[in-house]
Amino acid sequence: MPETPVAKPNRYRPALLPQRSVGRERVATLMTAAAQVIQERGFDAATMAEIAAQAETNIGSLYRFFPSKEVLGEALLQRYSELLDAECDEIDASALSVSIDELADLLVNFMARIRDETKALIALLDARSEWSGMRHEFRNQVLNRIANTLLLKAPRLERTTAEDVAIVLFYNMKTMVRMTQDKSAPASPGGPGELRLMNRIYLTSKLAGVE
Amino acid sequence: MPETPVAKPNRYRPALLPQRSVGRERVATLMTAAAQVIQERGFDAATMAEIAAQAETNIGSLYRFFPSKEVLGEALLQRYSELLDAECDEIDASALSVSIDELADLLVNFMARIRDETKALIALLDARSEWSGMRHEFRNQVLNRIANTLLLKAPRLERTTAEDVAIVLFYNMKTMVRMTQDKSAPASPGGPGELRLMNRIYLTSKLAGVE
Amino acid sequence: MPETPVAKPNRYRPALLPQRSVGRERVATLMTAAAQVIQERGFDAATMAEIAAQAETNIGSLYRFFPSKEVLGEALLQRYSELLDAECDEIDASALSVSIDELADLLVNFMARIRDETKALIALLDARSEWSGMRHEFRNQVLNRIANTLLLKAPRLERTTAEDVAIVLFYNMKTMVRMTQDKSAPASPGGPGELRLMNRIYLTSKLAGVE
Amino acid sequence: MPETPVAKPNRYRPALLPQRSVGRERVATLMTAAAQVIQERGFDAATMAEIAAQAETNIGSLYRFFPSKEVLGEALLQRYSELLDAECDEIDASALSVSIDELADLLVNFMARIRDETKALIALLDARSEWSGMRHEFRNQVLNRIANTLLLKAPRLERTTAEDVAIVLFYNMKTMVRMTQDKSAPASPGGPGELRLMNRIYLTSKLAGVE
DNA sequence: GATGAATGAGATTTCATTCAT
DNA sequence: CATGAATGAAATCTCATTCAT
Repeated sequence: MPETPVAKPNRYRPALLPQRSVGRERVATLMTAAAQVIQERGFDAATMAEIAAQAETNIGSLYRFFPSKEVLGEALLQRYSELLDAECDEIDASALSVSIDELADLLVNFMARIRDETKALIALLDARSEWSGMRHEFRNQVLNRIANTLLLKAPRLERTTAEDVAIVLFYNMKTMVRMTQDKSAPASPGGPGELRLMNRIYLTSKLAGVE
Repeated sequence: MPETPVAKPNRYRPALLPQRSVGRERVATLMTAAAQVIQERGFDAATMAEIAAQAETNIGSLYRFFPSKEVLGEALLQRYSELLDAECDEIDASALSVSIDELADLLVNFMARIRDETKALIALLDARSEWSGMRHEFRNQVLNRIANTLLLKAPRLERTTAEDVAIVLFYNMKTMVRMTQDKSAPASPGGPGELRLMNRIYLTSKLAGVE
Repeated sequence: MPETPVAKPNRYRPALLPQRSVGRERVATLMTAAAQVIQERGFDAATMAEIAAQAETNIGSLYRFFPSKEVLGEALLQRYSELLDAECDEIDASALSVSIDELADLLVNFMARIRDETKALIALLDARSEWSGMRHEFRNQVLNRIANTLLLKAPRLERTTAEDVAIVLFYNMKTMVRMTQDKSAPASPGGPGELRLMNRIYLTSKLAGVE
Repeated sequence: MPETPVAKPNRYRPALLPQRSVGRERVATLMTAAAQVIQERGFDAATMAEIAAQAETNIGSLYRFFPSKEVLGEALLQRYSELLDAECDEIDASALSVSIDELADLLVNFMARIRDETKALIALLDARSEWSGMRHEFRNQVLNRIANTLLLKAPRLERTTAEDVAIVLFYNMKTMVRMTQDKSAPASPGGPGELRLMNRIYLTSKLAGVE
């Protein structure tokens, strides 16, 4: 399929932040709709028209709030960023009081907990279009937070090691999402359980003794 | 990018087999070019025009041998299927004589060993376009072979367990490819090492004692 | 011309109904343009680009309202279907009060009366592309109406006979259109008159006495 | 569907008339194959490649004998012209000895008698591509012969009337072919019989009394 | 001379984006 | 400001014709 249509490049204009509550609702509706469509089709295949239709509005309105598809993608990523940040806060809060195995589970289910939209997030992260480095920022943010959580739990861990481990955990999170949410992905009933198991064993091997 | 290209799809026409040496060369060139472009852009974003250009020929020649993008994808998958099968044979041959850790490494480097084009394979497997059942076949074939290898090494393992483990290993393989070949993927110098480590620990935990 | 165009066909998308007056005008313009081009070139040879050009718009607008060439064809057929139905009503209304010869003339001029676009209709009916059953439906509808008209005029006619006669009359109608509207068709000044004559004689032979 | 591809215009070169019998056979095979394909698909939709395949040769050989599709079409028309001429000769031979009804039947079955390829002829005559006036020539030839036959049977008929009648008869012939050979054309069991009947009545009305 | 490959214009269709009402 | 229409580049795919072996 064609990489991407055409359309003139749009002048720079950030996502409109509506001041009135009607507007804020509208934006929320649009973003939810966008997440749903992107989830189903992937970012590139999702069309602005379908997103508007899903939000039961029209394309003109969509463009009023999000002056380009790219901006829409960034806005979504921004939202996920906040959600994930909150998640991280929660995990951090309990990091010391839970066992390593429990922490491992918390982490591997991390993304999967943001239900219904996680696949959209993955789709966003996997999108081919190279936007404004936002994806990198997002990833780095998550990686950083995971590394910090690890250091919280195991203060004697080296920072660089924590970062390496964080990367592996990050991929495990993505794998978990794919396994559980992508219908066409290879899966078996025992798959997620095994993944969780692997994740526990691995995390234990890294953290036990340096707590 | 638009999910669907355009233009009425081709009525059924089989892939034309080249009958002259120049044709065989062209087919080889085209497949290499396709792998390169798909590697860079992903299957959906790769355009037939760019593939032809990369092969330094024109689109007509591309379509002579591959009557549709789908057929081209399948041909590539077919090729990888054969390469992977050979890889599996080799692994199976040494499965009993190597340690579990070594086996784990063999497996996790499995795909990465098919040099230069593995990311194209991943891109193919991740493509959104839903062609025939070929992708599923391919995945099942690989999963099956991995499970068999595990059973070879650990005959007392339950078949269903072997299959669950195979899935996790399969995802680990894909992760390894992404980590090492995707420039935009999150990576750190220590990432692949950690992944390999996790894979070893996990496999050992599953196989030790049931060998 | 190639039987099949190219480009992946559209997933199901209904014909978009114009919601503004400017849209309705555009649709009307497009249909007229389509009829003109199809008239000149035939359905298969008519290109969407030329139709758009003829309507003095661009191809995107054409596709906004008619998501495929096939849908465009069906929309035209639908329109002719309605026009012909109205024609049939008129003929039926006068069937009893006119002579058989006059009825014969009414029938043979049937299509030709839908001025300016009849040849497009013929082209549509003759198109090689095999879309849905719409063409068959259309033909059956017309045949059925003609048969009914005959039975109205000659109630003692057998239904099956009426249907056979209707077919011959239908072909005569098409012949009349070709003769009078196709510049490249064989024609002579006296041709249409002779055709009308034959049609009268034939109809009289079938209806006289069973009225 | 696209009107017709592309391809550079070919320099003028008539159909190669092969001198050796091998060549003559080849040409015959090619023409038969062409007729079959054109019959099925119509002239424009018939591709040179499929014609070659049908003839179990390759496109290069096809072009050796017929330097363009147009030339191939003309060659076919030429062949039909000869066949029809022979048919006309036969009809003329018996014109005086048969009844008008019988003559009418001979004429209306005229084309249908050149079995298996008649539809190809019609397809040729209906082709959109405007070649070298050959189609006109062909039609005029047939029309002329029919008119002559009529004058043979009815010497007191006016020449212009004969020509007008010939046109109607010509269309009836085409209708007969369509009715009997086009699967998608409207037809009923009684259709051809009715057509034959109409043709008889009409011809009788024109010829009786001026024989 | 037979054969397969090369060429490339052009057809259909999609969809991001802009604009007018 | 909401809404639908307009725009047009680009993607997939076909096929007449020419060429090289």
